[in-house]
Amino acid sequence: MASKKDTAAAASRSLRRRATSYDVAELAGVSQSAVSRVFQAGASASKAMRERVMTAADKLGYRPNAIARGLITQRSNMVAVVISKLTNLYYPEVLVELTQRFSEHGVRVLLFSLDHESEADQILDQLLQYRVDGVLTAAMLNREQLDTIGQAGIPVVFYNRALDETSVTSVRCDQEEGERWLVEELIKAGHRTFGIVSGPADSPVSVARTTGALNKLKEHGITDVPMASGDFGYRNGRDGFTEIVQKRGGPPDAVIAANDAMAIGCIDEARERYGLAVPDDISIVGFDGVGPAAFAAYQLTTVRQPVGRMTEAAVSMLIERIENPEIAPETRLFTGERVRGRSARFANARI
Amino acid sequence: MASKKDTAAAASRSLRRRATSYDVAELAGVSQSAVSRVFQAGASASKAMRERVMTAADKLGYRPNAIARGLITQRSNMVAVVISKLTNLYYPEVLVELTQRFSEHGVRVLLFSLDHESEADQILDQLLQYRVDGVLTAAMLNREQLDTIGQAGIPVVFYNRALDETSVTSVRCDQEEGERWLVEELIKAGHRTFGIVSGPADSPVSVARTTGALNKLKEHGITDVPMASGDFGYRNGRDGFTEIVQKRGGPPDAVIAANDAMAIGCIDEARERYGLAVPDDISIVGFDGVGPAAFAAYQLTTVRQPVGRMTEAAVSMLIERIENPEIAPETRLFTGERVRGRSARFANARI
DNA sequence: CCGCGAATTGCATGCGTAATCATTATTGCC
DNA sequence: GGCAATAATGATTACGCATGCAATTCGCGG
Repeated sequence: MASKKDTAAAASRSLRRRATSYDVAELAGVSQSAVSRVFQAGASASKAMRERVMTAADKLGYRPNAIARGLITQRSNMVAVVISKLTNLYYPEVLVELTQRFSEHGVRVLLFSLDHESEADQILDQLLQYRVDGVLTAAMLNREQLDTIGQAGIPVVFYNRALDETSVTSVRCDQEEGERWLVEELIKAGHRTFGIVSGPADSPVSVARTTGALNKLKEHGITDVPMASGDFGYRNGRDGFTEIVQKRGGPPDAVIAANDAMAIGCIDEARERYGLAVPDDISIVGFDGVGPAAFAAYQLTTVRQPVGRMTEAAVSMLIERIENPEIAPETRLFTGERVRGRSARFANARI
Repeated sequence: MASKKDTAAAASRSLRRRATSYDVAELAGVSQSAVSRVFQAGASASKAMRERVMTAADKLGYRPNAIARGLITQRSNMVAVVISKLTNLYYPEVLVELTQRFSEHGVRVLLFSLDHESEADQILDQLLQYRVDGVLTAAMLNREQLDTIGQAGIPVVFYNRALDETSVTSVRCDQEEGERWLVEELIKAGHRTFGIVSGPADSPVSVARTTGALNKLKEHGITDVPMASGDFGYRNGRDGFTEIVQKRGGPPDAVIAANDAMAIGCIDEARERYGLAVPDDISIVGFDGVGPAAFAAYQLTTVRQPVGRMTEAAVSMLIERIENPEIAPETRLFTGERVRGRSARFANARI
């Protein structure tokens, strides 16, 4: 019974109030300033002091309150990561990488996910209230929204988005270049008729990929390209493929999908519904280089985004600008890795 | 030139210091308390006051500082979400759902990801420093770590983990029940020899699934089951399949994989390396019901975790306990959805 | 027209820490 | 050994907000 009472008392005490630096100071018989300094990085404290304080702190289970610290230092050590649709298979990989890399720099990630553009303003309000030190967004923001953040003195890094080239710092994979390579190779291998399954019209990534492909096709005099558009999902790939076949009155030589998930959908639809062999009857290419692209049943020919290098760049660019807000905007452009899979007939010129 | 100067001045001002409630109060000619009350939910303020304050606030671009507010209210309105390996395809889905649901309750998500158990203590320290209101963990915590959080008065909800049944609140999918169903159906359909590709030994989820399967097999007198273990990844599925075949000196009637990603790996290995037809020559089952499980090339027979209901339960359970810490621990157990795909021969008794 | 209760507003204080400044202890050096 | 220079420590204040309490205004019935 005594023990029960004790634990109850302990519980209620700890629930009521957690140890502060004053509690530690009192127990250690030193000033609060001393405690504060012991728990800071580059502060001056004697070895003896350090020990006395740490013993007292351990006894009380004291941990500095990052909230209070943030209030006085004007640094929350948190960044906002804004993502739009995690529904497609690509962003989760990015998210983990980002979290871990930020963590190595002592920065925590406050996660915001929005699926409708309309939520953006609300999200923005939230992240400004939380006084994040920086924003990394893989969702589109308009000029006004960007200005709102800028006026608060918070640096922003765009991930695979860009408002206009020069005024904003961003890390991007060269979508158009990737598509041009895919198209070039397809044409080299003899493909003449094409179809495109694009992403949503309001996705800059999709637009870049689609225009990249269309431009290259035009260079080769191919202008009549039936298109379908989807939402980057597997199901959209299947539906999009059928839409294209119906528009053309038959399957084209090759289908260019705006991402891997839809490319896989196209392959399944081609095989299952139309009995086509991939790549013998039809070539299908994707984009991203996500995990499932490597499944034996698909082995997608695609362009893999260098997630590791891109996230590393994004994190370091943001942290640099948090530490020195004067740094000028910069765009870092990465070239995707060319994956020659087995979902398309390529001229296998291994020189 | 005048305009340039103005914008520069504005920029440096906003960079130097963001508007506080005092600034708004001064501009509106009212007290700081009034401003504070206008920006609170259930505070009393006249309509006239509300308008005066809001006009001034808009003019200054004022937003209440959530950090300072947290300091005084002892509520950060943030929860920590701890995830272990996002490498397998399941957790990303969970993460998005959680973020959105918390967001609906006005709660922000601070994301922590750890890939080695050893990082847990460090992560723990961080989230305690940030005074999160609650913790939702999909990673394993030991008793000591759990106590540390408990002593800080922070409620914890486990997601698909449990220390022991009664002392902790958790939401789980009944892994064993799912495996038993899979095994039962496989046996009904005439399968007699089995192999199991399990997850890592230190993963409670994997252990639950594996023991569930083994127990059911034992009920049917099947005890000699070759096993391989992997890390929940596609590649591990492929390697694991071969390992089993080599241990048995040939493929079994059925392989039970601890998750979908490895099941897909098994299928690919069976087809590509051993020329086996799935499910005619061999049945392969998975667990989770992730997106790729539905790809036409696999159409996995699996148990789908009810992510929507589970995340909803987890969020509401955590929020309840944040608002009332006295609520007793509770485990909510969900039954997986049985997906009869085409990767296994089942007795198609459609009654 | 007065008075009384309810609604509104202002004042003062505290949340837990870092940082400045002043003070004291310690070291190095001739 | 003494003195300057440096390190270590303590007292105090500010960060931006919410909140209890006192003061004020408002509405309204008598």
